[in-house]
Amino acid sequence: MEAPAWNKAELTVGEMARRSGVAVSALHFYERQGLIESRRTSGNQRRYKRAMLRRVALIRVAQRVGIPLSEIASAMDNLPNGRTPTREDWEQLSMRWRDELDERIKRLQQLRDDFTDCIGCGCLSLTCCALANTHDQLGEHGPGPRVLLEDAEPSCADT
Amino acid sequence: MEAPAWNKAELTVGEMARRSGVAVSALHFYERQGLIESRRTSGNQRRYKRAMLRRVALIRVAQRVGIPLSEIASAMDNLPNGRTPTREDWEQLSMRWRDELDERIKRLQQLRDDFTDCIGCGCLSLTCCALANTHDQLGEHGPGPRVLLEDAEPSCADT
DNA sequence: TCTTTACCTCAACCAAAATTCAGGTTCTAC
DNA sequence: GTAGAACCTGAATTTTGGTTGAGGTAAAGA
Repeated sequence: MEAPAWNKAELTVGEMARRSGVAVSALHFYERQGLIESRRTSGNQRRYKRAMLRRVALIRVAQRVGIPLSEIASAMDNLPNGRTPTREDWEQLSMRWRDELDERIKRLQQLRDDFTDCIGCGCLSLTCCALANTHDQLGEHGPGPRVLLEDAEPSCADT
Repeated sequence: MEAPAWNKAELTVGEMARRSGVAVSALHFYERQGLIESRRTSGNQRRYKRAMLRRVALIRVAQRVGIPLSEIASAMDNLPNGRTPTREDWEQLSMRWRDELDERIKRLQQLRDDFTDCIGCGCLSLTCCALANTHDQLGEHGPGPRVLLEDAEPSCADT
């Protein structure tokens, strides 16, 4: 009888997909992007070391934090001591990403506070409403507003 | 002498762009998506009511919260009392979006807590690590992991 | 009037993160 | 030994939120 999946030394791409919750096509994609690696069997099929499973987990976590794949890749590339990520390496990455996450949370909280302030006023004035006036150029996707208001409005009520 | 920009009844697209901080091309785009409207002059140029300025502001704010344009559009379409958004309408939307924002913040905070817990352990086990096991299927972009772990790993240390 | 700036449309393109599809190979099981 | 599942590659397609460019019209100022 064959060893149970959790005990195999190597995993097929399908097993990786099932166990990581990531589609096979995504695993192919990650490999093309250099995020994970595999050896090939004589029949050209992928075989993954179990460690790759953890790596995929880390990738998904980083993505949830909002790190783009390219950054994840370069973070992984910059792992010290030649390519075999130790537990300390994971910790380093985790701490860095947690800090980024903290930043994101802070920005969103600021935004929410502005919302709360604004709801009573409802003005959304481009010149006096904190909500409309982006303190932070987060630029989550695409180049955001340029904020180049030249002529000011006379008052909040005018808007 | 012409009236100052802040006092005009209607704005050209360029004025809208300058005052809202959004590129002209983006305004065109929003209009194609049905997010804003304009009348046309005899020469086929856009003229916006001042209210559109506030609307653009609301769009940008909603985007910062993470609401996709399509949802913003449908929220605007569903405004009650026939298409002229009152201050109450804005408040309604603001409150809804603030709630969504709250949700997002909570999810991120949960994630950060998991990070903090995990950094000491560093395991990222797919079965026992809170970090790797996505509580929330946030699906921020693209269809996320399916989370369909069939065969369990025996222990955390095994991963 | 003439020049410059602003505006128009339509089409093509960009980036990220994948998915889907076509056409073919390899394993596994009965 | 053959069916069917799983795998392979490469190219095309998807979605979101726009930008860029070409080719042409409109309006404003000296």
